[in-house]
Amino acid sequence: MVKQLREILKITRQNSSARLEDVAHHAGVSTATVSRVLNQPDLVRRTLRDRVEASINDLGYVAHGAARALASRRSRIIGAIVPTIDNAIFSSSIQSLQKRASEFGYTLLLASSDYSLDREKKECQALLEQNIDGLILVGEEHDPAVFSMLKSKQVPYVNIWCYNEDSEHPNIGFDNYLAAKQITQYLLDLGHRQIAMIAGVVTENDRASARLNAVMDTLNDAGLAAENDSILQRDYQVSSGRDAAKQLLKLDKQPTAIICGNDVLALGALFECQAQGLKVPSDISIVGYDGLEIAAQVTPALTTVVIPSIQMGVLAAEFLISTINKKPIQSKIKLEAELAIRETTSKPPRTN
Amino acid sequence: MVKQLREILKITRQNSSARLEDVAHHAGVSTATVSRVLNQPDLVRRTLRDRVEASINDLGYVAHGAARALASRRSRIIGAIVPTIDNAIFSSSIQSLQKRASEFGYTLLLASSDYSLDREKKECQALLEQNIDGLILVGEEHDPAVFSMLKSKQVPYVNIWCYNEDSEHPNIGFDNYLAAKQITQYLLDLGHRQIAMIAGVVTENDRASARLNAVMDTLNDAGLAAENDSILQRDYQVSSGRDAAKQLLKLDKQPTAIICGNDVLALGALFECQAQGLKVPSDISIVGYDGLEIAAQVTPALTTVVIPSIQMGVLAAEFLISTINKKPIQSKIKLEAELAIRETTSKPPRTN
DNA sequence: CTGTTAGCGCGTTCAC
DNA sequence: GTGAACGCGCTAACAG
Repeated sequence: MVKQLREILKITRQNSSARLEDVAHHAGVSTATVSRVLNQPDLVRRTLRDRVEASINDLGYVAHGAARALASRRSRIIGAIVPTIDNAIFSSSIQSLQKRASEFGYTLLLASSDYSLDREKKECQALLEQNIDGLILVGEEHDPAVFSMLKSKQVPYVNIWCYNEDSEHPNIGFDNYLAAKQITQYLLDLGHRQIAMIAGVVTENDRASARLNAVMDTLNDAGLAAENDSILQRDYQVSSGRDAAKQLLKLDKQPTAIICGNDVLALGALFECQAQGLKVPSDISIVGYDGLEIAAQVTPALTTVVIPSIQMGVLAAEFLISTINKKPIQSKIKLEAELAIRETTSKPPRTN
Repeated sequence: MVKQLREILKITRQNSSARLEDVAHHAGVSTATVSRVLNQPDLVRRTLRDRVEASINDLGYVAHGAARALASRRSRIIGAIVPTIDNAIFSSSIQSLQKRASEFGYTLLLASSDYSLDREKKECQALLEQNIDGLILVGEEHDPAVFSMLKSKQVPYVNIWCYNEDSEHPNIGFDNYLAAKQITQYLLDLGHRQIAMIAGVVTENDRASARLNAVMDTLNDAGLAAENDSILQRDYQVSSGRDAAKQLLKLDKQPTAIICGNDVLALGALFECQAQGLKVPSDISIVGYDGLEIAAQVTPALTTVVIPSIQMGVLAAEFLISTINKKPIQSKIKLEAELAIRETTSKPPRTN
């Protein structure tokens, strides 16, 4: 009624932009035809299609996603919740995820949990309210409510940054525990016996926990009781790494090697050692975890575990979009995290 | 008709989740009341409100954003297009932006342009199709089509990372040129005369251009003709900084100071100098730009320009949300970028 | 304060 | 191959 009035009176809809119907009028076809050229161009005769496309251009028509989502029950949006965006290793994953999704015509709705499962749950609900077609989660530990919401909304999801073939949830990632074990063993093999660790904060963080546990287990297996004051936990900041290293260097039994839960902490430890005039690796060895670009470039180059951050983003996007389109796809993908032996590790100093 | 059938036959909508109408039935009220409880709770009597809220909980109701957006003409989504997410300084801005937006009940649709204005335009269109309520852009140089689309859709936007009081567009940022000028002058004042630069890639990047121009202008004003082979451009990677520094150190007239367009390049330069056994700053001074956390922690600590990345994210979110809600708010905010004099700068070596 | 109802803009049967 | 018409789930007048 109102709509007719508007047209009869030729009240141009100056306030709002062109709709599908406007394009249809302009091209002298029905809205159905315009919709087809947009979504299933093959079903429309060439000449008509060209005419419609011209009108779309002329009017500067931009589809109305909400209306489209309402009618088609697909939003073309995928969501991702990461602990924090402000962390180089996640942002590299996010970047690749976003680019890959964009190639498929999907946009990325991004949220962060601040390493809190409760916030993660809330952000999940917020994303679900925006009718995301799929969701990417980091790690395998989540509030049960997250999974039940996802299930009742029938939204496909995938856990990245972890690999667990026994999980009931799709996951794309690597074995956090194994790689940490390997790098610890490497230090042991070099002859280190005084090994300290600066772990990431393990609270509600299964990746940090796995890394810490792996180190502890490996040390224990080697008959080295890990002492409390040589195992520290710090948040993800270079300054925290420095601070922790400072504390470790004051210990009576100074460590000959420091294992860090991530590269940022490792860089902090390295800088602190350098500031104190210690030679790395001849005085002390340092290893990180993540494989940031800078880790390979710092002097001396950091020995670390390189994780497939970019690949996880790409594969997660592909998994979700395939699943959304009901195309079968492998729901568990194991990627490799590789030990990169560089210049911050060597045999322990003789004096020990 | 179909809807009535479904209800008459008591076919439970098991495939889909609860709708507003289901909640209304469950609570024995009209859909309008439920909608009010959700959007303007004050308008509903206490007892009724409680009843409705209980039903919402019982049914696990989650609002349908697309439907809400269609009816209310508000999506509660704001968009942002950054050159790349995978860049610590942007991700810190994005993180603060996302958090602030989330506090207001808004979610963040994120896209990246890869430093291409053409891609930026395409991503802008994609975001507009998702009916974003506001958009954040980095820099002041954009395809005219971006602004015209924004205008025709009446979507508020703001340019961050730049400040220009004469711009016709809202902007929140700092003066890229000025700070670069200051840091160059600082080096000049220390006595440096052989000053090289490793700039960021300036193509379609007004921030990198401004920084480069500021350095060149300042050097020229000081009577130092900037030579071509001491001004390099490199992409945003530590390895590129190393590579460029390597090249500069081979020059006949070795620079006594290197100005870098950003901290990542500066760290690369620093690491290369260290690898070559040069003492920083006694042999050579290095300055960066951005103020990454690591710049303050590296040994020696990097002299740089600290830019208000977090603040820009927060203020941009606030600006957009105020504007969306038709609350007047200052559309140009000048923030300060501060010179942080640290340990990578000193007088040039005497031998020169 | 609460209910009724008419669209929001589009995709999608179903006839033609 | 194309058009008409319905309804996706919700908000926003407007009554009452």
